[in-house]
Amino acid sequence: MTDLDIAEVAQRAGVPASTLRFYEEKGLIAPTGRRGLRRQYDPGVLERLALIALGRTAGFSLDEIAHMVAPDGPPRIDRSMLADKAEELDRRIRELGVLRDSLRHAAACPAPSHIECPTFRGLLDAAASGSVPTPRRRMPGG
Amino acid sequence: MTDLDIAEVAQRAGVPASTLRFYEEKGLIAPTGRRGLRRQYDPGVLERLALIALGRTAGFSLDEIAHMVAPDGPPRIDRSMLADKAEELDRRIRELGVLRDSLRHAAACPAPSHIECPTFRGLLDAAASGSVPTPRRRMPGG
DNA sequence: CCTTGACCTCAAGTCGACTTGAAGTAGAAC
DNA sequence: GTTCTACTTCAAGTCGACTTGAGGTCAAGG
Repeated sequence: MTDLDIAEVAQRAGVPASTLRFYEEKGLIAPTGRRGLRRQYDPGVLERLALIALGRTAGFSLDEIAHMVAPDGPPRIDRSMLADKAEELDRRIRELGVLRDSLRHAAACPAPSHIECPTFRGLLDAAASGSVPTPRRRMPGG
Repeated sequence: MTDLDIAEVAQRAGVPASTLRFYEEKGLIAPTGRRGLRRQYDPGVLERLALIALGRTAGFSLDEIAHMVAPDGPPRIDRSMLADKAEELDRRIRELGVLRDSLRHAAACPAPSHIECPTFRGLLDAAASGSVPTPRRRMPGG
């Protein structure tokens, strides 16, 4: 068997073993079996873990990911869900772009105090009016 | 006095009153005084709240913001800190851009399963290698 | 055979930013 | 003067994704 020890999976996937147990509890991954008490993993779990990591960085919650990546069988990922997430990312990217530019301006702005800088004030107004949303839940892009 | 009631501040700032009390406890804002038990606020608190909101969307923690926005006196914001945050945002924006494009491709990709799509596999490898970081702490951009 | 130490389980803790709930108070309308 | 109700305090709860700690097990090396 080329089955992997939990420590090896952890090391190769770049996550602590505790995370692997946690993911198992959540139904995201599963060992092929046990040797004594110890979990043995098929190397394919690494790909699954990569997929999970990818889902996380795209802003999916573990619960959402659990729906796409059942521990048995191949991942089934709804393409429209991907498209939706891409849209969401795109919106967030544009917001962040505005924010970045404004921060840059404020950093370089010669006004004695930021409060007196028109750009900064514009930002404040935008923030106050809610057009630049504050991150509530963990989203890719806050 | 044109002082404001907590309810009015809450409504105008678009946050619940509980948040205002919480911010006060954190040293982010302060009422000018009390009428009976009730907090009275200077209208300037709205600007301060806008600044706090802005800081949050830029990815600063409340503790960081507390350092910039002392409840007394004008905000003192380090320009290099702004520049650093802008840089950080910029990096995150680029990462998210790659991710968005890849998601779009995967959504449109004709490969029967995502696992067989080269672009998707490329993403997986990137996620696995850590070049597309998973949001650990709440960052603007995850 | 015995020790070692990596693994195991399960419950509880952490972190940040708030929210919620119970119990109390006081300004204002009647 | 009574009632109404928006406010008050303080402690505890929530959410997501894990981590940590105590106490137990067992395969492998000496």
